Amino acid sequence: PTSAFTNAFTNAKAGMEGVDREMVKRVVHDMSVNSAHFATESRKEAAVEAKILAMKKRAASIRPSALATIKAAVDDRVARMEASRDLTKTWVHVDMDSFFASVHILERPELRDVPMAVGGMSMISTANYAARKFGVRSAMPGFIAKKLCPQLVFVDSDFAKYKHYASLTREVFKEYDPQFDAGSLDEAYLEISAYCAGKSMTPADVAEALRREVREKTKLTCSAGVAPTRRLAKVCSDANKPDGQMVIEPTRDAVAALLSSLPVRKIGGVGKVLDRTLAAFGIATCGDLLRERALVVALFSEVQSDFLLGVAIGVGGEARPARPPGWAPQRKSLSQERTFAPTADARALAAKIAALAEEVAAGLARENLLTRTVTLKMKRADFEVAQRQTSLPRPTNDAQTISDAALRLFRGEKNTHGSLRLLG
Amino acid sequence: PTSAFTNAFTNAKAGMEGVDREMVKRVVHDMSVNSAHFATESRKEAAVEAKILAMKKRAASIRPSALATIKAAVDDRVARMEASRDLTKTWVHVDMDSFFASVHILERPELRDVPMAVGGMSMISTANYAARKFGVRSAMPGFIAKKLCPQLVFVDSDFAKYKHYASLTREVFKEYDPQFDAGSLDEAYLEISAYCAGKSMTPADVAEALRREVREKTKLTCSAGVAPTRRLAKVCSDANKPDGQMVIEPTRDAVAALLSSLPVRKIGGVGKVLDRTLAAFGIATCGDLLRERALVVALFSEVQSDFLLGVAIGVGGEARPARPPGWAPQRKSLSQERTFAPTADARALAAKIAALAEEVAAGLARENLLTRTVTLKMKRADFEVAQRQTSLPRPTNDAQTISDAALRLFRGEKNTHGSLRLLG
DNA sequence: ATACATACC
DNA sequence: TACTGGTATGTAT
DNA sequence: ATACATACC
DNA sequence: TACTGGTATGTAT
Repeated sequence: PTSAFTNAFTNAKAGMEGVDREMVKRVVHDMSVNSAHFATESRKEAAVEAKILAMKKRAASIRPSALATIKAAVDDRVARMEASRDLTKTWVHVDMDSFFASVHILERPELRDVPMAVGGMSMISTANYAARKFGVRSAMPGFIAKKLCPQLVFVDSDFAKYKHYASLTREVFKEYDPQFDAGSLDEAYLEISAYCAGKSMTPADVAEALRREVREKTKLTCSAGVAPTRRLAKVCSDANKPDGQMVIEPTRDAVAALLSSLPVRKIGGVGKVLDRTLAAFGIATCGDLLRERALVVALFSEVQSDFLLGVAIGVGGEARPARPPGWAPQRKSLSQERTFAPTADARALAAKIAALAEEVAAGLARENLLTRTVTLKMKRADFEVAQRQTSLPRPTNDAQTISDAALRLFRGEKNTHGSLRLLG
Repeated sequence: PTSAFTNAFTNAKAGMEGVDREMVKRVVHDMSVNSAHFATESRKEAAVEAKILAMKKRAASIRPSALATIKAAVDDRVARMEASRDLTKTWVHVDMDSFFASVHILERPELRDVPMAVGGMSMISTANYAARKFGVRSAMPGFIAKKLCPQLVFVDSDFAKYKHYASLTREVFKEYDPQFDAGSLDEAYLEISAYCAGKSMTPADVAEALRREVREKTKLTCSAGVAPTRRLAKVCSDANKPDGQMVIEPTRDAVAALLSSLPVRKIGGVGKVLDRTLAAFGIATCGDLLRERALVVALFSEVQSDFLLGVAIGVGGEARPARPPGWAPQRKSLSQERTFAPTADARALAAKIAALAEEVAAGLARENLLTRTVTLKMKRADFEVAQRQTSLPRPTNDAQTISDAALRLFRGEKNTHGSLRLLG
């Protein structure tokens, strides 16, 4: 179970080409192996392995005849999906290159060529390309990054700045697709078929123009992927990073050719666990996924197998999500959490809960929202996470009410929790 | 809220053509109006009306622009459903004519021409056509039926007999489709496209032949519906009852023509409540449903609107449910319930629970099954139903274990239940 | 998982 | 006098 | 509804 | 010394 964990930071990634992956793996392992965090991760991995083992058992018990029946049904479904495949939309996924780091470099150009990371000793959110040469990358704890690269410079994150530059990029995106969809600060999906037709330009040229304009307006580079679906566009934007782009022609064959050897892990939504689960059944690429489609449908839930089938044939995410005009993104939750030095002092913990409740209440008030459910998240010193949730009799944004509810949940737990390192 | 209830037994139904519906309505109402049952039904109807009112409010708050967006998405979906529409399957729904009653008539021909019903003073399951002339019909309490038709003869049901005749019909069905699907004792779905091709016969001729053969082998008549989907076949089998059949040609236009004026209530799965709900939005026919498709998608859950959209365009239920060879129907629950003279005697009720648990355990043993959840159903003297459910630590078919679990649930309720009239 | 409603025969 | 019994499925929490 | 895991940036 | 914080979504019960 430990190999997956120590492998976490050695996966191929833009800017990591010359890295001595074995060395990185060893450093990460040595810096982690005696920590509580490592122990918890190992336990979680054991749980995943157990789940996979159960699936293997189930797979072994499926009669070949049953699998054949499923295969026929799946093939039918695939045929129908293919028949209604829509290749007329042109999606672009734009992804800023090491966004947070690049923003800081813009104002402090001397940071370009020294290894630099945004974040601190606990956690890094982005690293510049100079740092990546040492194996430093996002979501790596800073103290490990520092071990890999002693001269690494840390820069504090500055979200106000990132938002400013994000808004500049969005000004550009708007020209190409007024309804563009910004997932986060540093990326967006645009549907440019109308734009291409209006300007008589190829999608590749539009992507070039868009990236040029982003660079002019922000002095930042970005990468782009062009494809008939969002999912594939996202895969493509990652393919030629940084400052590059990739286009898949909108034909069934071009899509199939790309997918045949594409690692499933490259697909948005396929994370560490799903990747490992599929790997246990010999499925590493989307081509494997297509070949093993009957097994996939037999083993996974309908939601998952629908998703995986769509991945396998490159269908899904063609249509722009239907939204009434004037629609604004509807937030579904709002939270605050904080990590601190582990403590079992109930008074201190209660004070933290009250403070977090204040922040949440302020957030709700700011957005003119009310909540009916309050969730308390606790992470123990050993990284064990527990959540407790309760429904309020009526919607509120009152800090006192929220705090009281959370404290009630907290007291209900008193017995079990040793010391806590996080509350949310 | 009372009109729907008193209308329950006056809907158009085979054999009810000459009936004085106003008279029937009055009798049913007069016989019911002072009962606890009527009170509960009225309360339930009020709840439905409230739900409808809430939906109306929601409907009123939908902006026309939002509705237009939904409509565009729905039209897209409908187009895709139409594009992948499968008209190559030929489904037959065979439905025995007043099955239980006809079986008794077979052995006692004198019952043919006197009004007769299977069941008793509490409840009737089927009536012969002589009885239907008086407004007597299935699911009507016997004492009301007797009021409508004082000379009505009651016959006790005899499931062994029904099963015997059902097996004879199934011998016939098997010839036309070895994989036929028997929903209940008196009906089945057959997919006869292969049979038609093999014999170079039209579907109508095959249906005639099948009905002739059923009549020869059982001396019972049945009706049949032929259509490209199960859903439509079922509608058709009801259209020319008794001893008749109806065929929809497998073309988009023929289906659309049938649907345009077909009451939604004729569709399997659309019951009293959904019918009334749709009626509240001016939707009475499948044609209405198609016209109001955007509203339907806006108001109903995804499961419901998927179903209703399929109903509206006549798509759904083309494919034979995919089952591995050797598949046997998997039962999902097994239950016993009994109605008795209302009592609050805890001892007597506990004894009934133990007895029911014995029956259930025997049933589980007979089918080699184990259960992990035990549900106790209680109906109070005022017809109020409550269910309590619990999970067992491990699967069992032991009567004592099941009984203990049910009694635990029963005791947990002791406070509230007045006297009970049913346990299950 | 639990509670209850809807639907069909 | 008197409104079932059995199973599956949907919805809400 | 409740509890928890997965995924993404 | 040191493995985040915020949101959405899926799964199981």
